[in-house]
Amino acid sequence: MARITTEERQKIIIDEAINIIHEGGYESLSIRELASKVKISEPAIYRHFLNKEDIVLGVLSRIGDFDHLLEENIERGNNAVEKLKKFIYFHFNFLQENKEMTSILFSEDIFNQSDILKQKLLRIIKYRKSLLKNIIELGKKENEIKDIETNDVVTMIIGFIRVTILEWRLGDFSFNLSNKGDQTVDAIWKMIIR
Amino acid sequence: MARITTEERQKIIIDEAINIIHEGGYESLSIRELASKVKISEPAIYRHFLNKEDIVLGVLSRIGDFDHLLEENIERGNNAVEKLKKFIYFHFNFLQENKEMTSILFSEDIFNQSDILKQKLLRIIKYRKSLLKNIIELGKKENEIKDIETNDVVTMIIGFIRVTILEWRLGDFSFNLSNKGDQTVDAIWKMIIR
DNA sequence: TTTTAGTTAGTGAACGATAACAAACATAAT
DNA sequence: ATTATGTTTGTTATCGTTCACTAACTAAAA
Repeated sequence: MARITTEERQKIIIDEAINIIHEGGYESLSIRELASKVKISEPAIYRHFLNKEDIVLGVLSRIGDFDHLLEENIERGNNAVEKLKKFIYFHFNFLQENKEMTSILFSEDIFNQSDILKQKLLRIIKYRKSLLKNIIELGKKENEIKDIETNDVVTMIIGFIRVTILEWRLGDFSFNLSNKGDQTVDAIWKMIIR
Repeated sequence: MARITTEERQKIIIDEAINIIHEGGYESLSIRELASKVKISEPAIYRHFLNKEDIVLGVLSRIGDFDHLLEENIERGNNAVEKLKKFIYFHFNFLQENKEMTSILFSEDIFNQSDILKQKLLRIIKYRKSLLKNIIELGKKENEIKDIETNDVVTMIIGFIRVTILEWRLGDFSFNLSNKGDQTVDAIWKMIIR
């Protein structure tokens, strides 16, 4: 019967939910398959989560964990250039080692599901933008970054990262994303440096 | 009974499929709801399409129509700057008038469905990239664009447009996208101009 | 002994798809 | 002009499967 604590089980369930979404997209996430992968019965899932939405909320909270690590990482940079480098490298290195998170980190398929999920997603996006915004404004104070609207720079960088990762995913992760870090930083820097 | 030709019916069905995806995401597209919206019976749908995948293929072919119009539009530009402007304006103006196409034009949720759909989507992305690539290389020949890898400039511009449209959609289309054209062109231009 | 993490069995609703049949239409022979 | 024949576009009824979720019970741990 393999009884373990709710906390442990919840973690396993969410890990497996992320894997399922990674492999077949959000619409392939069913309680049946989830239970089968976790090797417990369907009703046992409901011992640990209220309903499916509750599980998806758990999945989305992993993005919060990512953002937290990202923020810690950025703080170790001493100036805007270093911080921006860390912002980009952290994305690429993390996803190279956690490919299954690509489908989660940039999944807007989920936001159609319910208002609660949509609000959670909006907050996540807003937060990630604010991290970048601070870096760009610091760079402007340091007189390193060109006079372009901060919001536009933020949009550009987030877009660049998104498309790079999307293409990586569509191409079945065939190139090494970590190695793209230098090239990406270089290209972005050329575009915004004063 | 309202009998009409297959061609007309197919168009109506795909229009309605796009609306359903627009309103509830891809996973809300069911043959039942589709039939109900089109006001024919479920089996009648199968008189005009082989199966659900066939319908989605029809939906995706609308992207091809968009890209065709886009290309015609670009050709009317006399130099790289004009062509790039037209590329961006066309996206924004078209989507302002056809909001339901946002969910289609940038829908990667669909690519998980089947290999055929994934291949179709990859070809679409590749084609749209090649359009931009030509513009950027022209701009380099005209000595207007900075020495940044063409691929990186393409990635940046596509990313910028994507994120702008994504935020527009997440914010329930509350701002006027057409009006963002000038600002976007200006920002992108500052980033890549020599 | 009480609480907690599991089970088996089953609910109603929705899914994509099909069989069987009917009415509308097109065409060609009478 | 009318009728016969085949095709196309529709219908109703229903298929098997899967969906999220629950009631009732059981075994393990505290």
